[in-house]
Amino acid sequence: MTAHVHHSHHGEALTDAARDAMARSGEQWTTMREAVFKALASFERPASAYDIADQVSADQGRRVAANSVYRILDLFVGANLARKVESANAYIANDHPDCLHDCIFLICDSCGQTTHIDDDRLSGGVRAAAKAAGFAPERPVIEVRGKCGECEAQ
Amino acid sequence: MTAHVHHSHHGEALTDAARDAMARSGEQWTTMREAVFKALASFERPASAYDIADQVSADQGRRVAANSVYRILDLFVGANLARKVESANAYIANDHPDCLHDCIFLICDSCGQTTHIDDDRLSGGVRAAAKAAGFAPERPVIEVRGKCGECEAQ
DNA sequence: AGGCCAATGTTATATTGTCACGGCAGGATC
DNA sequence: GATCCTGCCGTGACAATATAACATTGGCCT
Repeated sequence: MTAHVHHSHHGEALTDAARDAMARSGEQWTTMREAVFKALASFERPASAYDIADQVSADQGRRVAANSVYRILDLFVGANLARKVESANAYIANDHPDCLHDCIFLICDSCGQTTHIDDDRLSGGVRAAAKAAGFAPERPVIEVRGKCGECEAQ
Repeated sequence: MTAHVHHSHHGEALTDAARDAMARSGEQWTTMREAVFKALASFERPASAYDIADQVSADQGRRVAANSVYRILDLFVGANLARKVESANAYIANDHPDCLHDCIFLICDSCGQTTHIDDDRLSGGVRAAAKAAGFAPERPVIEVRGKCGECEAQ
């Protein structure tokens, strides 16, 4: 970890931070967006758009289609409220939407639990290596598949 | 780049190296597998299983289904002949199947051109950071989306 | 009211990925 | 040679992920 101080939010505070971040991006905070965000945040692990659609559908007692969820997830990713976990084709809420990082995700292949670490020295190194190869980095994707501590212990 | 000497192969030599690597993995080298490998290697950029199926179908004048291609691609990935580019849902031939690396892929969002670099110091750092977080890393996924030199120049 | 615009709903379709089963060829065994 | 494995591949069905096109709603402005 860097010495950087993170502001990780949970529960209501996280929703508030998300609404603020959307406002800063000039996007509206609608009831649908709030529902999608809360559903996303309610998963402990990366959730697919369809998982979220099912959750929101259940919460609201009506059918919400996946493509509505995709639209909103795209906004969230753009506003740094959510990240896509590429190796899982799934999304995860960003619990500190206030600061911009190249996140490093640790995804357990046994239980799906996903945590993330922010190490700007490492991600900076990846960006620098790309630049050194004549490439203009825009979005590093750094994910590690493996076993979380709990699963490894067993 | 590390000081490590790579053996990158091309054309026939690459196919030979692939066959050898499969043999070392205890897997057979069939005409179908050769066809899939050659199709995969013929693409300059990551190819989906369906791209490859189409290519092989065209080459052989008969329909080859994608699921057959998936089976073979899985074997290739297991034998280090090919890699999956997670952020593109596509595969790319490994031009030095002889040595094991955590590859770093540079994928151009404009033209799709994909190159890779091997930097064991960087990938080792990612593995070390995961371990430090109590996680047992098995397969780091390090990819950088951005613009290649040519596209950036324009 | 009427018009406009963003958000969402609806339907359809494309793309990617998995599963189950059966046939077939080659080698081992009798 | 006949039989039995075993690995490879073909095939069809289906599940999961993702996008596109168009309709509808509801707020807001004039």
